Amino acid sequence: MASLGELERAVMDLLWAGHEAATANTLRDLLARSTRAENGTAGHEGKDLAVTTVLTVLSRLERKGLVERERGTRPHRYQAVSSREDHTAELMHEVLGSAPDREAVLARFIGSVTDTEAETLRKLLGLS
Amino acid sequence: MASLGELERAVMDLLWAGHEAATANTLRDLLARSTRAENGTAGHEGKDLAVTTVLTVLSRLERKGLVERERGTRPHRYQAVSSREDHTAELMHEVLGSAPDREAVLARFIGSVTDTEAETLRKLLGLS
DNA sequence: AGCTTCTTCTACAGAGTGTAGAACAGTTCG
DNA sequence: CGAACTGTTCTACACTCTGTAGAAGAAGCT
Repeated sequence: MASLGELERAVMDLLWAGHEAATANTLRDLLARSTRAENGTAGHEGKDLAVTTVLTVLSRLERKGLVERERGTRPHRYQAVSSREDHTAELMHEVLGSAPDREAVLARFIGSVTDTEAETLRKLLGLS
Repeated sequence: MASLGELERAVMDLLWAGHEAATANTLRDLLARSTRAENGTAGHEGKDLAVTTVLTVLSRLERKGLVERERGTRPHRYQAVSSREDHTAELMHEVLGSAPDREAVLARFIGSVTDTEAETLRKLLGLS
């Protein structure tokens, strides 16, 4: 129930980045801008999406429970239901839970974590 | 690059469960059996798949790099490239890496891990 | 009421997956 | 060797998901 398409992902990234609730139009502009930023120099034709496209994607994200919209204001405003960190952590749990032997998975997982991350984990686990 | 369909998943589960390399036919039988086991009592019609179906799925899994086949033996034998634990741990890393602030994600992740798991982690990290 | 701005509906093309027949290849037995 | 069998590869089709957007409907502004 988790995977996102490329555009869906891009929209979520924007919603997660600027924490404010945004309108479809704003998002459309931001998407155009970031696409332009990606391929080189300037003046590129830049892939401007139709607003309806963005709205469709937002609806789908809402259906998936990742996005919430204020229906009161006239241009509806959309925002992520949970922070990117929460969402990602939840996903990790989902993945972890997909294997019968969770402890064994954790062992492998820890085995290939960076030193900094290991340190973070020690701190987090040391308390409690 | 990760997500599996339902049948693909079922096949991987079988390959991961019985560690031996298996033929398409064997897998077909195992699949029939486990489907039968799922819905209630007995005698159910049990969803026997065609062997070609299983073979198609195996090819796709091979293309995805999850399965390896011995082409030498006449009925080809298939086996998982990596253990379920390794695979799952790798997936977890992929998910973790999809967020910019990995440390923050780890914090949330640890926050909702079971006590037993926390204990395992402490051991693995050399606390306690 | 008429124009403008948003939103919802409907549609379609392309990828991924489940499902399997048809065609082709390698073994085996008479 | 050639027929019968067993196994593999090709081709195909239906369904779902995603990207993409026009057409049609609803709301607000003057």
